[in-house]
Parts: sequence; structure tokens; C-alpha cells
Amino acid sequence: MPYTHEHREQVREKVVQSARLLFNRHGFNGVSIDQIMADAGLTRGGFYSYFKNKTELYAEAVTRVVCEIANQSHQDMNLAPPEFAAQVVRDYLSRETFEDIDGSCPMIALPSDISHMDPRIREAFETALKMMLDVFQGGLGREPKETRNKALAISALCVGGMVLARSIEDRVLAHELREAEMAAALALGQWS
Amino acid sequence: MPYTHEHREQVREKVVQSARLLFNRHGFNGVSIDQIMADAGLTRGGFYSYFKNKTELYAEAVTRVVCEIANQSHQDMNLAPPEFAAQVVRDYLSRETFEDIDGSCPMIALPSDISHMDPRIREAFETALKMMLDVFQGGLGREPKETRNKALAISALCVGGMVLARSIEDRVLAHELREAEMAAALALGQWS
DNA sequence: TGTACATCAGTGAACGCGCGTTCACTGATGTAC
DNA sequence: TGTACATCAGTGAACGCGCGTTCACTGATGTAC
Repeated sequence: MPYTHEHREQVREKVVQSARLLFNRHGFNGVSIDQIMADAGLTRGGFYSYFKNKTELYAEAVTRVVCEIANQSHQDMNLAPPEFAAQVVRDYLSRETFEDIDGSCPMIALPSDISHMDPRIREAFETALKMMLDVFQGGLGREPKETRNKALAISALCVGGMVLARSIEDRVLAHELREAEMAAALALGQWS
Repeated sequence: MPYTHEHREQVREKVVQSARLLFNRHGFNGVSIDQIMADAGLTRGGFYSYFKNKTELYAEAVTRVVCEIANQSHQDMNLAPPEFAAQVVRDYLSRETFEDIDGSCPMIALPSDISHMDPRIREAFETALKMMLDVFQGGLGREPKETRNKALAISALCVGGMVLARSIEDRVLAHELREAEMAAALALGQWS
């Protein structure tokens, strides 16, 4: 029985880790099996003795990141629930998470590769967001600082919230989410 | 001078409209030039006399949708700013927008085609979201209804907000957005 | 009004490339004697 | 301890498909006479 069982597991793990980084950085279509295998120090041919196909590897890489983030959070588990929740918010929305494209939640990382496609597409997105911000800021009155932050948060609830609701398969949860977002956005603007 | 100038414009318009629907529904990589041209009642060969390439058409289609949504909103412009802002929130997060995959904002529609790729990927996403919801709900105390809605809104601010911040090219605006989201999420949980 | 003609919109075959996937083969490895 | 051997990890050439893009051609159209 040549090659140990551990050897196989180590190689497989190496491939998953390479996939995790590359998929997070460039998206599903932006990475080839060749690149992943090369990054893991192998050649393309060996891939199919470890994984059924590219999609299966992708699913495994995504699941892996989710588990890692969850486990990492449990380190803070000695905190009381409210402090723990606050810590998760601060971590999730931290500058570090923003910058850490390789390591972060794939739910965040993957959509962005779409918008990175073409400068004009990004410009169109940004113009739209800025128009939206103006509308909300206009609806909030005149004191600049507080108003600005509220308008930003309301825009994020609208756009980001809808993205999230759409990506959820469970329709009941999706609509629950959507309505909670709407209520929160209206409450933030004191429009309800 | 055979064929009128209007004829050319009409055909071009038809192609953009077909592209708009198909891209919104299936994403950039999910639609071929063949499909777009067929949908517009033409064959692939004619494409390059109207557009430089696929990316250019995509950018034009995105810009088109953004403009249409903006113009549509201006119909409500006779409302006072606060009522107008509230109306935009209600429209944007309405069940109709949720269902209207063809017509809605491309910023929402495009990321979702990634997550629709494979059932297991969606499952991984949903498991992650549900874990996050539990954390926030745990940090909020015990009265079920109000607590649930807050946890949903905080989750949406975190995930959706980060997606939005990442997709913005303007770094200053991106971080402004991120910090406003964090402040709003912490305030919603009364953790600040 | 009718006909010949120049223009150019639209056609569809073909090219080329990238990439997912397959497969016959090589050679490194642990085992048996 | 050393050698022959069976196994299977890993190789890399090749296949096939989809699709973006090109191009020589066709035929519909408006114009000039």
C-alpha cells in the first residue's frame, strides 16, 4: 500500500486551501483548475482523483471558510451574549475584514468580482448609489454629520439587504429578512 | 443611402433591451451574444456593427437600467423629501422588486447568479446566515418578535453592507459606508 | 412610374482560445521476502 | 539489510465544447435617372 493515508489528506487539504484563496479573490469563473493545482504545487491531471468536478471543490471551499469563521468566533464565546454579538458586528464590518479579500466570507467576496469587471460598470453602480444617498439625505433634514451617516446606513440596508434576501433559497426567511430591513430603514429615517 | 437612421437606432435599442433582461436574469457569463441577438430577432454576425464587444453592451445595459429607475423615481418628485425618501425605501424593498428579476437594479440581480450556481453553495450560505442570526438574537434578550426583526436587520447591515462597501471604487466613500453601517448595527442592538 | 444601382444591414460559416474533463502512462512509495 | 514488486499518486497530451470575434458574402433598401 504505497503512500500513506495522511499524505492523501494533506494534498487534498492543500488544494482546498489554494482554491479558497483563489476563488475568494477572483470568483468562480476567474480561476481555472490549472491555476488551483499549480498553486497547490501539482498539475491539472491529478485533480479528478480528489474531487468530482470544479463545482464540488468550490462548494467545499465555501463551506470551509464558513466553518473557519464560525470556529474563530467561538474563541470569543466566553463573552456574555450581548458583548459577543457586538464583537461580531465590529469584526465583520472592520477595516481588516474589508481589506482581507482572501480570507473573508465568500458571500461578500464573490459578488464583488462581478463589479470589478469593467470601470464603466463600477462607475454606473457608484452613480446610482450616490443618487440614492442624495434622496435619503434630502429626506432627513439638514444637520450634516448625523444625517449623512443615517443616509449611508439606509442605503446599505436597501441595496445590501436586497442582495442578501435574493440569495436566500428559503422564501419565508427571505421575505422576513426583506421586511425587517424595510422596518429598520424606515425607523432609521424616522419615517414610519 | 439605404435603411434609415431610425431603423439602425431601433435595432440597437432592441438589442440593448434584450441584453438588459437576459443579463439581469442570468448574469454576464450566463448569457451569450448568440442568445441576446436571437432574442432581439437577429443572428450573431450583426452584433459587432452595433457594439465594440460584449463588455461594452453590458455596461450600456447596466447604465440603462439605472437611468430608468432614476427617471421612474422622479415621478414621485412632487412628494415632500421625507415622504419621497420613505417611498423609495418601500419601493426598493418591496415584494414586487424582490420578484421582478428582469427589471430590477443590476446591483441586486447580478450577485445572485453566483449563489444560484449550486444547491450546496446556497445551503452553505444559508447555514452561515442562520448562525449569524442566532448570535445576534442571543445578544438581544428574550422577547421574540421585536428581537427577531432586529437580528435580521443587523445581519443584513453586516453582510449586505459589506458587499456594497466592497463594490465601491471610491475608497473614502467605501469606508464611510462601512462605518455608518457598523454604527447603525450597534445602535440597533443598543450595544454602542 | 419603373428600373438599375450603390450601399450597407444582416447572415452564417469559420477561427481561435480557454478551460473542464479524460486517459494512458510514468515513476515514487511502502511492503514482502 | 537489500531487492523485486504491486500499487497508485501524479503527469501531461489530447479531446470536446462553448463562445467571443471575424469576415466574405447576400439580399433588402432607398435613390437617381
